[in-house]
Amino acid sequence: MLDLQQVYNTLFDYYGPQYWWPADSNDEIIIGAILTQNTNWKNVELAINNLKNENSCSLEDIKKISDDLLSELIKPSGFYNIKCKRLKDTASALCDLNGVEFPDRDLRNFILSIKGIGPETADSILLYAYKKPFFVIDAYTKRLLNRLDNQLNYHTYQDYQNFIMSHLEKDCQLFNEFHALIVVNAKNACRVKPKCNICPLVKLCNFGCDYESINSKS
DNA sequence: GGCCAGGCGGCCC
DNA sequence: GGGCCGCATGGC
Repeated sequence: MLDLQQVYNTLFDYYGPQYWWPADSNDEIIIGAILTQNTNWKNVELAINNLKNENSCSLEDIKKISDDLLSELIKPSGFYNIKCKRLKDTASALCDLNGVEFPDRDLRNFILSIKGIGPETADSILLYAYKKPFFVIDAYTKRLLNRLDNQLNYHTYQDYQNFIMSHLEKDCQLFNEFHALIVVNAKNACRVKPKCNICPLVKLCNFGCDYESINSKS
């Protein structure tokens, strides 16, 4: 039986705290969450630096600047026309909230109702900017879970999220750190082409590649 | 020079 | 509900 708390403890002991999300403000987290959709984080950094150089890295700034300038500044992150619209729509919707408090579920549904904000982007915003305990499911998380337990047969985003959230304390700091550690480990070891010989989770994982045989070859 | 990245919505069936 | 497509740049 997969013990998620043990998985977390192992990752934390190995990599240490990750201090996520990498950003200077909550608005920058929200902007980064949209810009990183299907995009390498390095490219997002180039776009965010452009916004900062124009003093335009807040939601109020995003509302004010022209579509043409915004598209130009975020160009390095790719999909810049569609992301320009998504940033504008999101800035407008979230600024309108103006500090009004909702139950967490209602806030999530509101954010999800913004066109261009799907479940992963919404949960990234909720967890890292609004400090609400929703676990972020991304491609890395799905890959890790499927490898850790090859009996899992989950398909939808909600399948994965329900599984994780029903097996852990609903704690923002835990969700924050765990997701960050999953990403770091996915880039380091649990890649598309896995490097199980350097993975701290290898003894907890029933992925098809055999740890002993990999070790003996290296 | 090809492949891919921390998704999403619009289609189609 | 699932599968495919367009959206685009820069790093490797």
